[in-house]
Amino acid sequence: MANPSLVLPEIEKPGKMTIQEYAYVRLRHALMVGNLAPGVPVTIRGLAGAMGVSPTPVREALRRLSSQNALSVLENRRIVVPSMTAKRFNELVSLRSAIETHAAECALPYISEAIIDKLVAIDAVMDEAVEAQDRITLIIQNQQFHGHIYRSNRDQLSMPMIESIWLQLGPFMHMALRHVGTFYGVDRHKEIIAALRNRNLDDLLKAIHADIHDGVGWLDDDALKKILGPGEVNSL
Amino acid sequence: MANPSLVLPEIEKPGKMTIQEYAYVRLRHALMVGNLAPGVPVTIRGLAGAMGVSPTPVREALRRLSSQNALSVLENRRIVVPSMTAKRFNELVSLRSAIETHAAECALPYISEAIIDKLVAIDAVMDEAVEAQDRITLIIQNQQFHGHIYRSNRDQLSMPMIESIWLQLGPFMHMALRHVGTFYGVDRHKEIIAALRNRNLDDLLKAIHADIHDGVGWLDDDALKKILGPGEVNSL
DNA sequence: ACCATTTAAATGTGATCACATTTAAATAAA
DNA sequence: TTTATTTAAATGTGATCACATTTAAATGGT
Repeated sequence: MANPSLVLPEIEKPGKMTIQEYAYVRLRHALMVGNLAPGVPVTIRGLAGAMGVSPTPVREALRRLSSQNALSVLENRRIVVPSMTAKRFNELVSLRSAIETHAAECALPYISEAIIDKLVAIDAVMDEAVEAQDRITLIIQNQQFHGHIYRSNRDQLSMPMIESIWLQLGPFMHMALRHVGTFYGVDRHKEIIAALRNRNLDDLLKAIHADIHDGVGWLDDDALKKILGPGEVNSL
Repeated sequence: MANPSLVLPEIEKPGKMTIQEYAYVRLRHALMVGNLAPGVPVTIRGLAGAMGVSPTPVREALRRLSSQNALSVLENRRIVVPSMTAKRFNELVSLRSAIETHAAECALPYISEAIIDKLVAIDAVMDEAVEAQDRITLIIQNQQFHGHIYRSNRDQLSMPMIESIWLQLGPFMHMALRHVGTFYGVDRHKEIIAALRNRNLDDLLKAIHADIHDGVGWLDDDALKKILGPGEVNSL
């Protein structure tokens, strides 16, 4: 086998789904949950072999992911998982905050009680995941939580960009999984829900901003510095 | 020929460039300058024929564009240029403003005199283009102007998202080309340059916001309503 | 042992073909 | 003329192959 170390989490493939789409969602999921470390090379034949499909659909999936900046294409035309730096990490968090606060503002008028109930349910699942130290569930459900807010505006155009950022942050979680200390000192999601209940825009934006920036707190500052090197980690 | 109406602006292809990349940039350019109208179907074989290449690289180019939301994939798996609505248009402009102001803020510390000089030069080219009613040059140079600001921060991550928005706005320009009244009542670019000179963040953000929103003024309000139908055009 | 050169393997790219599904056209029935 | 039904064309999808380039391994000389 070309790249024996390359194992992707299994995913069920609905019969209707094209192989190209399957390759995309499977690789996407692997990136999202931090299954592929920054810097790892991703070859067409390697993936095709790992998933038991031909190279053609894999190539299309790779084009999609690299167009979303989830993968980067080198000058050699080789494809790798982008590597993380402190600078890039901070830019990512800052950009995420800018777009998600905008998305939240556009979504607020569409927030219903049903949506809030759903958010409460998701938050409960997350609390259980914290207890069980189930980090993958935590990542997925956190994205569900945020996405459920923004998508309540059905004409939302920012969601694809937000997902692009999550995808770029994903591989870094791989490292986070090993350096995590405490989870969520303060639960910002509770604050977000409260702001939504009160239809208070200012509080909502502040809570989301805080959630995203402390949410760096998947790992504490020490861990961040340990991983990314000293300096400028919290220089926003 | 499958789709005789499909003609793309010619583009020179550097020998080093892959065919897939060539198909991408050529189709991208066509979308950017409004050469493809909203709703137009885009077939693989049609494009391959129009560009004299095989279907394979075209498919990859289409995946890239659809991943950037420049094209939309229907349930039939057919691909079309997304259609525009007043709601979508407003969301697009609003999102563009949110991201570009953020990008400008991140770029401000990196603005040098050389960059400002370049912006002045681009602006001069645009003035000529206004005089000559050369709308395509105007579109391209306007993007150059904005892009040159944001890219001065070399670690910029928002540029791909901004380009995605430009790409989504592009096809609408096709219609704009026929309904345009006056160009640029007030030249916001001059204000942007002034703010950059003074390193004044507030003025910069206000000028960019204004530029993007009046810049709707590629067409005046009447034209916008005529094209998109009545109501909610300026409901931001 | 170390480094340059050569050889082999791996990789991205693009064209072609076969197949299933969908869309459009043509034909037949009312 | 209009509406079903049938037939043909068009389209997306995925596998395979050949080719050029790049990367890794092997070889040979110092």
